[in-house]
Amino acid sequence: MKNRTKRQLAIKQVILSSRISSQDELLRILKDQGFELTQATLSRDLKILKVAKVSDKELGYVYIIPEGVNIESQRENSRINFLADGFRDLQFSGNLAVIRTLPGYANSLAVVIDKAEPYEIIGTIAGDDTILLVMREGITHSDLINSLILVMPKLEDKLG
Amino acid sequence: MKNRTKRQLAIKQVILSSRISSQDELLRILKDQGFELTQATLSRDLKILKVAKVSDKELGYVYIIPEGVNIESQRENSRINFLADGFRDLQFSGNLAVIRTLPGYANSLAVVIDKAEPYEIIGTIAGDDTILLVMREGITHSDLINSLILVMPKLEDKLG
DNA sequence: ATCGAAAATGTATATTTATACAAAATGAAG
DNA sequence: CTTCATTTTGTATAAATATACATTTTCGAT
Repeated sequence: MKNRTKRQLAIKQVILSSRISSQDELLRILKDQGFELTQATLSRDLKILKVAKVSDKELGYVYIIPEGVNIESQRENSRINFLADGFRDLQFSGNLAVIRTLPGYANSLAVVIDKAEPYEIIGTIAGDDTILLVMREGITHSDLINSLILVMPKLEDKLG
Repeated sequence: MKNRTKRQLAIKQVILSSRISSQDELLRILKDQGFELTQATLSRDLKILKVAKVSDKELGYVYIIPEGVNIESQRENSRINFLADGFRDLQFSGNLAVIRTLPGYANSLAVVIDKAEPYEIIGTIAGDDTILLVMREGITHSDLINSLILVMPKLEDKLG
């Protein structure tokens, strides 16, 4: 949902930009940003986002989003970054979104999107340089953009 | 101390080679290897080694070492394991073997097989979700299966 | 061999996180 | 508007992990 996707994006941004050492601390920050949630919901969000807790000399522990294992493999991670380079544009028509890519990129990029199984997308069809995304009803264009950025943060440069 | 150093080395090796999802599980493995320690000591060791706990689709959570020595080997191992997930089936026709994969996996999986240069295979051709393997003359189907398992142990689940 | 300091570890429990179950919210269909 | 299914979230607590405090072990000095 809109709020959930937004919240998870915010969580990611806080963790990437601050040194957070407990869920309570992160919870307070999110509440300061206007989100309403409990520790249980935050715990689920951290699980979905594959946030890890690791020890730190100064703070005892910090939360990180590990590179290289964030999407199960280093190749996968660099592949996603590589694929983001092949992204050209995103256009909407009703509840359909069309991503155009450089030739040859569409299929692999579509696989990455599929694998993430974003709630916002109910179907994906890929050609050589075009991806058709079928959006779930009720999802706004912003919602979709946010979810694509969650799957592939490097797209934020092109979609933000 | 000597024992402590040995134990921490063993912990690292277990985490790099296995998918461990709780301190209790890791504790049992270490005890099986002859170490004597409690959960409290293990927790301290994990803190020192900067081991992180991150969510995982299959196991709920796994322990990883997000930075440090041998990171390339860890990445390589997880890459190969990831590709094994894309393996669908293996069929034979005479001295040809056809591996079918999930879409987009074939090329990468073929690269891994190529790189291993198994004696049993004289040629590899990859499409999007299909790999054609040309077997050397005199090689049985079992021989090929064994060599693929050597290249990618995780395939044993699917071929064994 | 003895002693004392430091390091390592165990015990017990505090703290933190994860989740079972229930409730609320949301959206589609009629 | 109502109903129903699904998703999301809260509550309560189970489970997991971290650590305060005490004990044991180790090591160096004498």
